[in-house]
Amino acid sequence: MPELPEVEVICQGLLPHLINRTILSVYCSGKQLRTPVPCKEMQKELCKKKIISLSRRAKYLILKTDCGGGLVFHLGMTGNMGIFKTGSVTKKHDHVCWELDNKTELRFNDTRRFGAVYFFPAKNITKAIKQFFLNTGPEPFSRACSVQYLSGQASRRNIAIKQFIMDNHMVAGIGNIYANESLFRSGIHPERAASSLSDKEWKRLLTVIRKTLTHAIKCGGSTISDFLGASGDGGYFQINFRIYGKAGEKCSECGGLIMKKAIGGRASFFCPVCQKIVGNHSRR
DNA sequence: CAAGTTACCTGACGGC
DNA sequence: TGCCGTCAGGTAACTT
Repeated sequence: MPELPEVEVICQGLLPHLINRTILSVYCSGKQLRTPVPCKEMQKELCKKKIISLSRRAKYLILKTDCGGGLVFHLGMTGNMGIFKTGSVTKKHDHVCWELDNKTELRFNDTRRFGAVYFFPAKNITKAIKQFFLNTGPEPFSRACSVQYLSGQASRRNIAIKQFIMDNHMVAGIGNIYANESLFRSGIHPERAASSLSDKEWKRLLTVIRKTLTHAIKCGGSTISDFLGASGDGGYFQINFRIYGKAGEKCSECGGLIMKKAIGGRASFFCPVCQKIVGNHSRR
């Protein structure tokens, strides 16, 4: 579910509720997420520890405590995190709870359990987290994520441009919604070979990706079915969708029919008039 | 090495 | 009413 904007919104929403709070206890449902939940380690290492930072990298959240130990979260497709009053009614699929020292608790809810919670011990945590993200591509807003970098990485890749920008090893944080929206807004067909984009097209695409993600963050993310920010309010970027989920509707630019097709196994939406396949030749 | 396939889960929805 | 197939915002381990 959550792509970069949704994770960023959750991060910003949780931040004031978590900073300088001490963890009193940790509860786990016992259900396995993508990986086993490190319940014992959290209970042993994080109780009575104070949370000193929360940040985002790609679609992950990173929490650090004053003992040096930390956690990394991934929300998978249906994951969400929020702050609730201690002892208040829990929801189905609340899998991990961290009780805090002000009668609140942080809860990790994930229906499909594609999410994950990773524990990082204090020893060498900086190195361990660096290692964890070793194969993660640059943040789309970073200087490292340049036209030169992207076109270089794509130079020998014949996969569809949509699959390429959704590959978090290439660039971090872009999922199915924002890949679809960014390509439509750039006028680039999602099935164009990644290697076939000119530097001019890469520049346009990168600019549009940054603009789209920024706009979505400002809107509080996209709420499709179950995404709610830390405040409990849904985001509203979905009212700005121009292509995602609009198969059979008219293109907002040309009035043509919006098409749907699976690309790399993921639902892809495009306007065949505004997003032409041209120059689809590999430069291998 | 690139690219395609499968697996991990639950729930909502449409067709019959 | 219910059963069944399909689909859903992600990722990584496999195979080809």
